This record gives sequence, C-alpha cells and structure tokens, in this order.
Amino acid sequence: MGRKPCCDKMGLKKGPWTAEEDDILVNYINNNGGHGSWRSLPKLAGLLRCGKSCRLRWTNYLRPDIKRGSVTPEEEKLIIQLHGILGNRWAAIASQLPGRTDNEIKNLWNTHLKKRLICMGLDPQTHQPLGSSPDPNNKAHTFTSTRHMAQWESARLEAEARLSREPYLFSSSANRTDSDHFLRMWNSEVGESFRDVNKLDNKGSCQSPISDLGSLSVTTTTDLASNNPVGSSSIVKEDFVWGVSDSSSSSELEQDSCETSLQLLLDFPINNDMSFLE
DNA sequence: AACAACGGCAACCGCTATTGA
DNA sequence: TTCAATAGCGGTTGCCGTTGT
Repeated sequence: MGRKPCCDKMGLKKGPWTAEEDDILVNYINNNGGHGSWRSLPKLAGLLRCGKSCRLRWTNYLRPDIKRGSVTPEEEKLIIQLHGILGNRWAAIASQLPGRTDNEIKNLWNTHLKKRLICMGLDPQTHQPLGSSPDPNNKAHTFTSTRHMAQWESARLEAEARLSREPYLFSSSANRTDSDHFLRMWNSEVGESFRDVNKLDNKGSCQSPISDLGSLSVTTTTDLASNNPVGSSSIVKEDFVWGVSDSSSSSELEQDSCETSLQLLLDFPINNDMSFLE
C-alpha cells in the first residue's frame, strides 16, 4: 500500500498563484503568528491549494526576508565556491546567502553559473578543468587540506541548518551542543582564516562579472571522488594555506581556543561521519 | 508580422528525513 | 520499536517573455 498523498488533490488549484491567493496566505500567517501546520493551513485560510504548495509559495516568494533583485557578483562567487565544496546541496548553499532561496540558487546555477564555469573551461560538477584528469602525483600533496576543508564546510552547514531549526539552542547555554560549538568555531578567527582561501590569488580567464573566480578555480585539482565527503564535488585550490601560516596576522590565532579549534578541525573524521553533530 | 527557438523562473513531483504518538 | 504524518530537499516540468529567422 502506497503512502497517502499529502492532501486530497481533488478540487485543489494548481499553477501560478494569484495576487489574491498571496494576500490570503500572507494575511493568514501574519494574523496567526506563523503558518502552523502546512497541511491544515489551506483549509483554515480558505485556500484551494495543498499545504505543500502553500509552503513552497511562502518560502520561495512571500517570506518577508526574501531578497528580491539580481544576485550580486559576490553572491555568485560565493555560490560557486560553496557548490565546489557541497555539490548540489542547494539548501545548504542558500543558508549562507541571507534572503536567497534554494530554488533561486538552483535556478541561477542551472541557467547562468553552470554555463559560466563551462565558459571558463571548468566542469560544473567537479569544478575541475574540462577534459583533465587528476594528477596522482599531487594527490598526496593536496589531499589532506582539501579533504578537511570540504568536510568542515559540509559539517558546518549541516550544523547551521540544524541550529536554524532549533532556535532554542541559542537561548540556553546549558543546552548548547557540539554543533553549536562547531558553528562558533566556524565564526572564530580560525574559520575566518579558513574562508580567506579565495583571497590568495585573482587570476581569471573568463570575461564575466565574476572573472576573479580564478581565485577559486583549479590550479591543480584533487580527485576526491573515491573518498569524497560530500559526493561529487571537490576543492579546487592547490596552494590552499591556512591563515595561521602568516606570522604577521597569526598572533591571535595562537590563542589556546583557536589551537584547540584547529586541532579539532584537523581531527575531523575522514569517512564523512557526521555523527558528532547528533 | 508570424512563427519557432531559447532562456528564465515559478511551481510541482517524488523521495528522504524528522517527529511524535 | 514501529509507523503514519509532516516537513524539507533536489530534480524536473511547464509557462511566459524575449530573441532570432
């Protein structure tokens, strides 16, 4: 016996939403302090839509914090960076771009950014040069740092997504979890250094608003497919270095807390084991 | 002007994960 | 522990405006 449909589809409207329907949905959510159960919302609000459709309309279009307008070059750059790390995990990518939805980012990727990477001679799935194969000689050289970077970014996004669903965690220090600590670690100076990877060079080859994507494109690539923590993606920076390598800016990073964080980072599980987030 | 091809985007579909009884 | 209900996610579809012929 199959699973019951999310709602009785008989008599329910499909297709584009009208302004009147938008008003009804927005007014209902505003007047009730939230959407409550999406399943029961359409009936309570007087909409001939299924709850799923209402949820999509709200999260992708009507939500007050949605940022309308074109995506900035900085946002495009960040999307490409995150895609290189996370692959097609649109929700995780969207969580790093306030006001942008996963659907919007997914569409942007499929219509613009993917082509732009191809234009730059990069495989949009692997972020590696088209027609190239990974150099096994460089594998050992780059594997550790890239692996950790990918895993850490992936785990951090997992944690942030989890925390966003558990806002109470922020209100009670007694309830702080490993993922909470992990997030704070990301937002520490170590995380700052970690994210500074894109500042290392600025060579680009493709004329576009994000031509400085050379900073995140491949110089030498590492094939992580056989041990890829996040699926098909791989990190694309050969000369990736930790911010702590810069003695002129590393004094604060020498603090114990940061050393502990760095050690935790370097001790990150290799086998994509995210169980520590539980 | 008419039509076809193309591109962008909103919305839907189906699957998985989570939650709670 | 099990299972149904619900929410979330990523892939896909289809509509509509724009561009090219």
